[in-house]
Amino acid sequence: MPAEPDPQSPLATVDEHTAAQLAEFFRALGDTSRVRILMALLSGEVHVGALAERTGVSMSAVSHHLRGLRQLRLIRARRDGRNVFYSLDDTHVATLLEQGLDHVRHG
Amino acid sequence: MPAEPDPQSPLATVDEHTAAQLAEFFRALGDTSRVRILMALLSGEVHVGALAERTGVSMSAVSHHLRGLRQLRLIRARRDGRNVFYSLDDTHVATLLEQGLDHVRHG
DNA sequence: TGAATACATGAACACATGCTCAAGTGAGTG
DNA sequence: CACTCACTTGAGCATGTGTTCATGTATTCA
Repeated sequence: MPAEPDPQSPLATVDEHTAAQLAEFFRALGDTSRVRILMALLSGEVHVGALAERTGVSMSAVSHHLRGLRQLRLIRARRDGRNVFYSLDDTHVATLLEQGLDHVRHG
Repeated sequence: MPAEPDPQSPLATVDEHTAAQLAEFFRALGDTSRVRILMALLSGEVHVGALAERTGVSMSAVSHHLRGLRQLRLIRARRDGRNVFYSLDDTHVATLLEQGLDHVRHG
């Protein structure tokens, strides 16, 4: 096994930018409140007030989290009257959450 | 102010403990240095010095990270003389990393 | 128009996190 | 044995993160 950096293998070595992006992505899932929010969105569109109720997180905090998740394009917003409905905007998120669940349950 | 959680749908709602565990798990992947370390381990056993070299992270910092990952049982250590070789100890990690990569590349 | 509802946002604070530096431990070497 | 190597660990520090509180912005309705 070579001690030097290895520009060979397709996955084993990633450039710094990719690693940073990956970390940013996982970090978005690395908070209890956000996990609960995303889980709630697994079932479909939910508006902010309902998210706050279901997750037990204050609406303000929920809103802050939604902003971050929106900026990473993990979720998308749709306004309907006074309500704003959020939904998952990333096919990978559901899969990853379920795999994560699978892990923590029977790891 | 928050309300109570609501035990209903099978996957959409998770209890607080599970959500916390899930978040903890993803948080472990939510750091650039740890991503690089885990990526390096995808190819098999690597000792600490080599990890430090390949990731560009100081050996002390690497060691600190390895400790955390070990406590979460994501990796496992094996001593051989003065070297300590680390390897992935979780079948899900590789899959999740690759899915994450898939996401950040063509998300 | 004015009031009420539903969110968004900025500031501020407490706490968590990652790094470095220095010291400690355990295994090989002379 | 002393000495070095390969890590590990604890302290300290700077930065990041999540929350609350107060305020701002849209939208609906009387």
